[in-house]
Amino acid sequence: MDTETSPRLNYKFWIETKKGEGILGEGKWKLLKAIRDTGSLNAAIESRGLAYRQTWDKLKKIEQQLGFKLIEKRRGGREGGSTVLTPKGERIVAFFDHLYDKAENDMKRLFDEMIDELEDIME
Amino acid sequence: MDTETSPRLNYKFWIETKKGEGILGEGKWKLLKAIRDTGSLNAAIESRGLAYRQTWDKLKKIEQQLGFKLIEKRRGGREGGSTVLTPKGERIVAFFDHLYDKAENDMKRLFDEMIDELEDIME
DNA sequence: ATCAGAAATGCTAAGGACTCATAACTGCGG
DNA sequence: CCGCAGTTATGAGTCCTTAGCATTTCTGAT
Repeated sequence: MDTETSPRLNYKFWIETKKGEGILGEGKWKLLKAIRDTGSLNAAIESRGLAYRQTWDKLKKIEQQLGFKLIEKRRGGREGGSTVLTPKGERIVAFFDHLYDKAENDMKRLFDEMIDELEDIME
Repeated sequence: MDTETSPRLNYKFWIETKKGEGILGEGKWKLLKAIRDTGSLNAAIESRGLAYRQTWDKLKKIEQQLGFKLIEKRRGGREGGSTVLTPKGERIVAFFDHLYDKAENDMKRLFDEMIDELEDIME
């Protein structure tokens, strides 16, 4: 049985510029996966509970920072439009897949090693 | 010599509630260290380039979330006042020291393993 | 030509962050 | 015992970023 207050540890990876300005992390990684899965920016955004306006702006900024396109957007057609990942977009998704996959074991072990010290502090 | 665009990877740890609400991370860890070093909340905040108002509010919120005090503040006296870490505050600092210390090697290795794939994407 | 529905963008409201100002506190020197 | 010093504590206005809504634009398919 858990204590009422049982804080836990978490971690996060992201890509940043040389100056430490964040470019792309977990949020966009998952968004890109949703775009890949749905074929639609709109649907992807809805599925992740995000706002279209800001997400669109953020994606634009990210692509500017990276210097290449992550997604290929098309307007018109029977379905109104569609969005697919560019090859580099696919590779970014794969990159984060690999990164988090490789990190998982280390993180589990690390947190296991540390959790006692933490819970000890929390009582 | 570096390429003009050379993004890098970074990582971060934090303590969160069971529901995933962030409680305390790198920023406050460093602030606590500065408090410990200076003996003054005011001086610590200035040394880290933060704003007193928000920092004070944030610390208050953190202590509420944790259920115990991280710092012991005193007003008055020749020096006007002072702030020191509580024993638990000290232990939180030590905890993050240990956490980042232990993680460093794994992270270095992981990022080394992944950096080629990343730079390959970036060209 | 029309339609459908997603992409794209402008505008306003809301909320949070930042700044400044000022009060409150109290150990210590005199 | 009184006042000083300077830090802690808090209120309030301003600014700025973000959220939310409304509307327009686009174009392949029918």
